[in-house]
Amino acid sequence: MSNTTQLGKLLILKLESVFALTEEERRALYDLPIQVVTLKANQDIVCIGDCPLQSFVVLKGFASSYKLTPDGHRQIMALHIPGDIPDLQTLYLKRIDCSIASISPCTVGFFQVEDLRRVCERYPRLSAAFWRDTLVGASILREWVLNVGRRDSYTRIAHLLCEFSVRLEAVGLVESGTFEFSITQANLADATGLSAVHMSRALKALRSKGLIQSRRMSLTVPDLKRLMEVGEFDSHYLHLEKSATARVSVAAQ
Amino acid sequence: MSNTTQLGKLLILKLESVFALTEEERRALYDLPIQVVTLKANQDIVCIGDCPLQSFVVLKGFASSYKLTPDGHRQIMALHIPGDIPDLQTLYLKRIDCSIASISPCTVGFFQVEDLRRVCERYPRLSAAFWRDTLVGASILREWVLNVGRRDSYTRIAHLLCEFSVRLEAVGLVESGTFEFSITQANLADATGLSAVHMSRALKALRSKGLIQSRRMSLTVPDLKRLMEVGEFDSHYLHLEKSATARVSVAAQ
DNA sequence: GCAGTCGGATAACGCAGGTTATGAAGCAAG
DNA sequence: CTTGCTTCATAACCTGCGTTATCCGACTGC
Repeated sequence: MSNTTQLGKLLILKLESVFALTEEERRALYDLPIQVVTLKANQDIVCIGDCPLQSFVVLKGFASSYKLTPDGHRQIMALHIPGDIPDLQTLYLKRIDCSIASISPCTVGFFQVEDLRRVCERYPRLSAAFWRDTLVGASILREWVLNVGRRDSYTRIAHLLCEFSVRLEAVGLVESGTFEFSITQANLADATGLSAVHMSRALKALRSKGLIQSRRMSLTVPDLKRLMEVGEFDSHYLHLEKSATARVSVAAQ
Repeated sequence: MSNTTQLGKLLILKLESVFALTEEERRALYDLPIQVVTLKANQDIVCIGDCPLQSFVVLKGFASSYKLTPDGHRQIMALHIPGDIPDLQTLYLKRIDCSIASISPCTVGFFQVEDLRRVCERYPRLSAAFWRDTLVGASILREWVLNVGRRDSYTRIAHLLCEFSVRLEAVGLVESGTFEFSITQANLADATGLSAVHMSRALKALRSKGLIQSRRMSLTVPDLKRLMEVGEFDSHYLHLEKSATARVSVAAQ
């Protein structure tokens, strides 16, 4: 599989889960020239304040958007999985307002923002699809505010794991409850606004209740429904369509 | 001033702070039929799970997006000020993922989502402007996650007040450090993920250090720069343009 | 006028989760 | 095999903030 079609496949998989693309639109995405780069864990991809001319899509592994407080505390405000374009905002905002880093070994595909902008101008339905994507991103952020602001640590972590699991499932990266989970407890702590020590404590509690099983680089959720109850998780905010089957109508959306 | 031009004025003020609109584009916004409604404080405007055909713009007063946990705790994830369209997402997401309520007496203007969708299809630059707006909203949400996740109460509240002040200033609602502030401490607590009691304590501390002065329904920040230092506030994430003067270039954005 | 309601202040007490420290297991590089 | 680094686990201790409760003043409606 060529690099180009790798990009195309992921993006199209995601966009078509909402509505069907025409052959021409699909072509336009496939033809976006991209440059594939492999990264180790915990490497910055873009930094807060940058005004990049490139943007990127996650192809493999995980990335995070984060900010630091002056005293060095870190908060992760989004986890990015394969198929995500973490800095889509670059399309209309010059300056990046948070840093983005790999949090596991991962490969990303860079493309010129200008190229994507051209595609969006040419194909309004693609533009709409990407816009929809940023709206879903905002919805996820709202849920994160609730998660960090009002749920206790146990519930909070369960919720995060549910979200992660459901989003991975949507792009076909979960096999009978098990998925790659090469994310350190320190990163999970930064994603939930907790300390690493307490993350360790809480994960132990989740483990001992049989809600999760963690092996080396993978995590399995034996009973997602139960974890969802613990995590007060309701997937509506992810705005996933009922079926993964491509749908025809766009206007109805 | 007619209701229609009220809507137009606010929206155009906001959009033109980023780039100049053509006469035709301005017309299209002015001509959006709207229905003006006056609300008391703490009234729901849309509820989580709704699939509204209408959307609205805040004309006067303040609104909030919020969610509840099963045990009744409330988290506000966004404060909306005049000129904001809190549920712009309705344009591309069928189902609303959070409730939106007035948090002060306020007046809002309802319009048909279908009408706005048509305007966006017809005028791609307006579409881009609104898209940009949702991106800024997402950026504000990211900062909220940081605020709630990693800052202590004192800093956190100072940051919130800075954001509020700067955003109000951008739409001309601040007069020499003073602005309308008809928001209860309970609502502020819900916005910061704190308890109302602690909000009271922390506001007292801010008052006693001379960082804020609260009168009846208004708040004044005598030295915004100092409050910004306390709140670790850096306005970049608001993506306000340097000058309020309309700019010509859109492509460059 | 009075009653009822709401917002705010403050005090007393408790606990969830932060901090610091230490040790062990896994892994990479030499 | 050894050194060094990273991740994770766990214990001891501490504190920022939540909870509950009470009181007061302002406003609204009658």
